[in-house]
Amino acid sequence: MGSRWGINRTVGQIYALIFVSPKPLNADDIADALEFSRSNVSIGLKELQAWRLVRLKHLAGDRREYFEAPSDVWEIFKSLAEEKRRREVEPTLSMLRAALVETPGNEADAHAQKRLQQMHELIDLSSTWFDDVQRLSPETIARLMRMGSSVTTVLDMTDKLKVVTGRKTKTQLT
Amino acid sequence: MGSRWGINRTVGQIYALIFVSPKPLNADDIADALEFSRSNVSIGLKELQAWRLVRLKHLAGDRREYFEAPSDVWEIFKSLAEEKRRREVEPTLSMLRAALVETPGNEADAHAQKRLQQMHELIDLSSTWFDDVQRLSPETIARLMRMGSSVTTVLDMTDKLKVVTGRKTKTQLT
DNA sequence: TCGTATTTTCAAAGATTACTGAAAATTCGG
DNA sequence: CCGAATTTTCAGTAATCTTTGAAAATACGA
Repeated sequence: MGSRWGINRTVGQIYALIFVSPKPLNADDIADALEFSRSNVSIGLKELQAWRLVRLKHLAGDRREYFEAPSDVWEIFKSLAEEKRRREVEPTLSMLRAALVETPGNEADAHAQKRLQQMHELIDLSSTWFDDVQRLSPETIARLMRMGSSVTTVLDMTDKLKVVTGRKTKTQLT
Repeated sequence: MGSRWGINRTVGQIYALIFVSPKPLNADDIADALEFSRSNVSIGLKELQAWRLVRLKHLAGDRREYFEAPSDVWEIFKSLAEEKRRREVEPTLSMLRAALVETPGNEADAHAQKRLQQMHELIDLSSTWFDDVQRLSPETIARLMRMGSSVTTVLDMTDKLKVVTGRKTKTQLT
């Protein structure tokens, strides 16, 4: 299923198992359930920890390490997005910026730079936006999402209000 | 760079070349520039067409097929998102739904279903939202994005307005 | 319709990535 | 500090994914 979120099949399976499990699991439980080698599970768990998709939990009277997934699905989504941003989006933006400071040698280069510039703007804007939204409470996000495109109604409304009150809002920066 | 958007390295390189090129390119141009075999380019172009990331353009007096990328970066973003949804998100949702109609055989199954249910809700909500937003004009989207988290101010405002006017808005469904 | 220019297909080779078992390293109670 | 329990590492193998060249298919002007 989610093998396209940057984690591979095996890691995905391990995560899914932890995600649906009612209680924390240790590495042997997982190797046993999925019939993977112990070492494979070890690597997978390390990766999931790097993505902050599972939490380590020590159980009293047991030396083994148990893992569980955060119970809030929004949190999962955020972790994924945040890591993806750190690992892929930021490096991409850096590369684009590096390309943009070069002096174009010819017509074609100049055109290429313009295109890269547009791409940079789009990615930068989206990721900044996401960063902002991520800080909202899950309920607020859910509410905004359920509004869907009707947020525009609200936008129109602010436009009208601005005219009436003369108040400056961030919206006017547009 | 973008090898994590579901397209592989080669295809990405081909796309990048078309993207920055000031004029449409044919398959030989590309094979030549990137030093890929002609057949590799052919496969790559087919894939890019399936993703609707490049457009076929016939040039007068030349039988060969020329390709170009849409000039609007938003359009590119939309195509990617749309295809990704069709190929990955929808199948995932179907699988989740299939799992949700099963009758849980035991305690653990029941718990697993609850988790899958949460996951389904999240994915469904996000993709419906995206679908909605996608229909807005690029300018409106850009405007919303630049507002970032300050949309909440606007949300609060509607809350107050509702009280005053007694009008029912979609927001109240929350 | 023929012949040539162009594109597509496909089996095999090549490259990359994932998985395993064995051995090494770590951890922690006693 | 010792030793058993547990985790990690790693070299070799297996599986998967990419790329290629040659041949087949297609498109099109004459």
